[in-house]
Amino acid sequence: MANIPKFDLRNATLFAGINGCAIADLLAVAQYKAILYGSVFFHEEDPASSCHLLISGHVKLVQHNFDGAQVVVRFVAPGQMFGWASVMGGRHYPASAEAMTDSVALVWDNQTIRRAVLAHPALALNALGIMGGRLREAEDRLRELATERVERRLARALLRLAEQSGVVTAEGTEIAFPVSRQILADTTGATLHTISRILSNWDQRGLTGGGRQKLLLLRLDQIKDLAESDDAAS
Amino acid sequence: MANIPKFDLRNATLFAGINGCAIADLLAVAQYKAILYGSVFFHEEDPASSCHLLISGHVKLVQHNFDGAQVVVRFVAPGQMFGWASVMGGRHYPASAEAMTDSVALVWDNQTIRRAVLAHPALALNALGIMGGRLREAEDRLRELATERVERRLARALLRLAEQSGVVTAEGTEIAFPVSRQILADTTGATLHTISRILSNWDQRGLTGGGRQKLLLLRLDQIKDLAESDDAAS
DNA sequence: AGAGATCTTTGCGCCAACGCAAATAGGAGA
DNA sequence: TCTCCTATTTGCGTTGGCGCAAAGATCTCT
Repeated sequence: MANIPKFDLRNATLFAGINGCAIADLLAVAQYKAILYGSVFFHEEDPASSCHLLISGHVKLVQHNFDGAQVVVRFVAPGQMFGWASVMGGRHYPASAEAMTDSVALVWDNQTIRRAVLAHPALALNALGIMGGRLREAEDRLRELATERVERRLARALLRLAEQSGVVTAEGTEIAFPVSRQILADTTGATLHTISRILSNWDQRGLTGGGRQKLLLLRLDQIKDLAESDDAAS
Repeated sequence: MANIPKFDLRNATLFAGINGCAIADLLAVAQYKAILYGSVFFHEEDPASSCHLLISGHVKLVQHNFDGAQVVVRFVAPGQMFGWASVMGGRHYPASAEAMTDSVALVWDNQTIRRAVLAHPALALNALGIMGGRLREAEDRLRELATERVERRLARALLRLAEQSGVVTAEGTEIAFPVSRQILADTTGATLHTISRILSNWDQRGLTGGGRQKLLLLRLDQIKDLAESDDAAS
């Protein structure tokens, strides 16, 4: 695991508007945890004992169906918290947190984080704000899944990825971690095959590009059209 | 609007473990809002200005698609908060809150609730716990919508309804508010027709009963089977 | 009791997306 | 460079569930 650019913690949403001393207090009691590509911070159904803040790398939160199907609940970018919802009352993590690139996270245990919230109520407000955002996003995806068809769901998923983890290059916007068709299928609630079909079509139309495990968004404007209005032509 | 049984606020999850004085403080600054069946506490896209706690009645939170489709995000039972996620950071309500029976709620405005959280950090912990639960439920439903088919989703929806708002009678478990096929469709991400087909089948098999706008669950055990294992026979 | 409105059931055709299967392509390691 | 392994593409048959449509049911209001 080489030098990975580290996230400046003062920019984490959780710490917005919190005074430096309080942050320092929290950092002092945090544990660092570094894992390699493909390993996990925690498994679904592990007892939920800690709260994580991603410093570098990229993580996906996945739920597994009892008959094997996988669903990507969320992608985690540096600066974001994960695996904490359950710390506040749940007993198990609701999903597994798997690293899609080598990753480092700060980890606080249950008790510590509860004490910190009690000691710094502003932290609690921030946390509530973040949770609210998560909830809204989940509900939006619920609506999409219930009412929209695959092509549009995929367009939305790509736009979210671009916003959260897009790197603008000369060619277009590239997603900062390996993106397979399979994972896009797990994100949109579709099959590998359907996603592949749609993406090869988009590739031909020049909307997207990139090869194996690589996703390049060339025409964000047109992808936005697909995500919102009725598709013009196939 | 006749006499409706009022919920004892000390039993609200939000207030668990909070001392009586703090609760009294909060109640002192709360507004009561009563609305009739069919009207709304707030509309989707209204500026999110207040936080609600349902005292009596039943409310549904619905999101509307731009082409008319409706999705039920959540059913609210007495004692539960709603329309607050957005108060913590959002600008608009993410869904409309429509009364399914005459309903009464306590309402706090944005500033008040923020002050209360800052003054009583234990309240913040409770709130975080509740939000975490909501988030987990939303993520579970995401997984269901992505991987399960309508019949099973319906079974799960009915079980959730039974748990949250079921009234056990001599005949079976009855849902405490009017339940149309349409609203079940909006809850499961299916169409009215598909739901109707499934339910008439279940009615014939003796799993469910009840007529227009009325839902009676007769065989919870068998419904649970449908919700989990593979369906044995159609 | 009758009229109208709303909710529910049911039939039928259709299509988006799945599931299976087999071919192709790109990377990693020896 | 060759081999193995994993990712991707593409064809083809199948189907769950949608969409349209029309016929009952049940409730409400006059």
